[in-house]
Amino acid sequence: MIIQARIVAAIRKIPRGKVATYGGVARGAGYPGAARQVVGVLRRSFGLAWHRVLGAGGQIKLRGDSALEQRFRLEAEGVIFRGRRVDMKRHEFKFPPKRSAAGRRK
DNA sequence: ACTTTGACTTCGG
DNA sequence: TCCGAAGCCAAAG
Repeated sequence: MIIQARIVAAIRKIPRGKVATYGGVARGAGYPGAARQVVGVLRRSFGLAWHRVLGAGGQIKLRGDSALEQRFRLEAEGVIFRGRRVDMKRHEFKFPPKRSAAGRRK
């Protein structure tokens, strides 16, 4: 499985109204520390829930209008912002454990 | 094959 | 709370 596919798959698992961090997505995809690859995938791909991916601490790492749009979209999904950050305690999405006894195909 | 590029993360001051 | 440095990994040029 190539990294991009896993990252895309991980992002697709984020439910509406929830968010994840770049690092979180990377870990969820099975590549801890590959946060930058998550960025790469988000930039080069369309059709992904890019607005549900934030930086560490629930901070939006985008600049300009994109940041505003991201915030707008998240609020539209019910995500609550506290200042410039998202309330991670309520909206951070926990990715399913990578390989546990239950629920794996591979 | 090598260098650059990213919407990052974490730690220390 | 803010800033800088180091660590991180793969894709694109």
